[in-house]
Amino acid sequence: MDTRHMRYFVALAETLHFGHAAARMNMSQPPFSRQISAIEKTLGVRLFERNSRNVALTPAGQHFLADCRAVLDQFDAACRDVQLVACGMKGELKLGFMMHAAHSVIPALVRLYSEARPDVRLILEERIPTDIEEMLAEGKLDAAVTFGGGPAPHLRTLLLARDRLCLIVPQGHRLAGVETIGPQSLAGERLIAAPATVAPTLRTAIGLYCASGGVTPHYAFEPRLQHTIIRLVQEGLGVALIPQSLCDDLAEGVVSRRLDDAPEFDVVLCASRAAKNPAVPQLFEVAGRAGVD
Amino acid sequence: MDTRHMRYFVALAETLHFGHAAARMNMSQPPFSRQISAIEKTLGVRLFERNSRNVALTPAGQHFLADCRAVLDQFDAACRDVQLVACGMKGELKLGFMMHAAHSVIPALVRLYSEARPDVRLILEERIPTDIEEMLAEGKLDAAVTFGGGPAPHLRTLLLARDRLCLIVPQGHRLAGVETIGPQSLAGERLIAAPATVAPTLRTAIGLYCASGGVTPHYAFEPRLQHTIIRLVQEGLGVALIPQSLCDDLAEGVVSRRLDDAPEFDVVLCASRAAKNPAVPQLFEVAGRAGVD
DNA sequence: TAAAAATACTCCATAGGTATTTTAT
DNA sequence: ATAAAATACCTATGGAGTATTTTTA
Repeated sequence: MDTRHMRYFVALAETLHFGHAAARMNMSQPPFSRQISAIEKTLGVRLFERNSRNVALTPAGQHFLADCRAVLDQFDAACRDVQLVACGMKGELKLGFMMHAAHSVIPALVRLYSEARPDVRLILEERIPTDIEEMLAEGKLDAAVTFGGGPAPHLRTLLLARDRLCLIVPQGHRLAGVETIGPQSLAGERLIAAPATVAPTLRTAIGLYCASGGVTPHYAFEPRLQHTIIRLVQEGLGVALIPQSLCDDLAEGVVSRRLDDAPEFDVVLCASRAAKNPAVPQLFEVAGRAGVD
Repeated sequence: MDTRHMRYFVALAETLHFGHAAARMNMSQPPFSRQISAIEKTLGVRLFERNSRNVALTPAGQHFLADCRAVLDQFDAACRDVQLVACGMKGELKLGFMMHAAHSVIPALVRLYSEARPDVRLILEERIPTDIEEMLAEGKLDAAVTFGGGPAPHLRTLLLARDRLCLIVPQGHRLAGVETIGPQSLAGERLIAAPATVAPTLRTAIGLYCASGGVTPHYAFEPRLQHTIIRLVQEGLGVALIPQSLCDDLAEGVVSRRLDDAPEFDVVLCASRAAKNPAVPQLFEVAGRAGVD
């Protein structure tokens, strides 16, 4: 018993005429008749009441017809879908992103890609940059939006946006009113920043910026999440250097200030070059078409 | 592409080893390898990443595996179910019954049969006896519970119960208190009965009963439904002879009385001998095992 | 009698077997 | 060096074709 047999059965059930059904199957009547008999024999069930003048479905045949149609539809869909998956038109794509990308490039990227590939289920995973790197390497993510800049030979990357650091201080802080803020301005300040194990790119940028003014940074707190950093600044526990894109709608009591020669960094889309998910190249294509903004 | 190929694919996807998968399919490795290649070639999709040391599913293969399992399950279920339908263990059974059977034998019969054949969907059709006869002949009903007694060479019948006619009168009617009621007692009464076109068995029995007392019946109203008849008696519009089984819980204002030599009739399960629904014989079997009550 | 399903037989495409080679660790 | 997948070649099952017979309205 096979799908071909089911197709023969459905053809006969729909035409109720051996000759016509055989023609529909592009074959002659005798082998077609034999196949129908063979089906009935292997199933052990009479599917048609027939003589040389009439062909009719038995109740069992009626039931089987509905089942066969469902099976054949599902079978054909499976064969079609696997091709769509293979060319990235269907399937799943696990996209990681660091939290601050949610405020900048992720919304537009997700919208664009979902419109271009509506049958690919986008699974979004918000993680800290170091975890993203690890998950990409392990294949637990197909692609990710994170900081660029580091040497990444095993990664394919695409620049999505450039961002810069920006200072946030509590309302009423001595720096809240100062015109020009440079690295020297940070001398003596209690800094709040994510640890190097979480966001090495930011941390390095902050360190280099301080060093460029001859300042040795004093880290008062080192929370993992940028939201937490902002919250601590709000409480007056220190100042912080955070991505510009997070400064747009700050909470009450927090003030953002531009920095002179603010460190800049790339936000990139990246994926392991070893990644085999065929949806990945298309994500790069869509992201590339959209252009850097 | 066929279900056999899908089984090969699933075997390899589950073992990730050509030799073991081939063994599971009761064949040797070389033709098995060739089949896998053939599948990939016809689909135009690489399903496995492999070398002489490792076998792994591609993302397309992952997706295809889930689809194949679903297809194969449905395929196997279809082949199994058609056999169950053919032996009456599954499917549908359209059972007609005249209204008054709902008060006597139908509940027990339906319960017994549903317990014996839980996978057969019982479709109950309540109809007047003449319609039941017609629908049985046309094959619109597989079986029915109706009056027996008539000559029915094309029907297979099984006696389910015997019933008798019984008089109902409005409260306060002159016959409400009379001890012995015979056919003569009906002289001059306005009778209410279903027309012969609806329930010939009952109608004939009523006519014969009156005639046995030399009474010519006067039919005041001829509604189609027994419920309507009872309602009209309740309104004082006449008296009626109805099946005993309908007299158990009469509405307020209606009184039932036994009849001397009350006409009796059979309630039978019947089905066309030409009926091909394999569930029918089993219905008779269940009904027979339950016995006549 | 005629239309259509079943049977008889022939042929070939393809699934499967055995022996062997290639490949990667 | 070895385990395992790929390749080469052979065999045979069974699906399809043509010619014919049987059946029934």
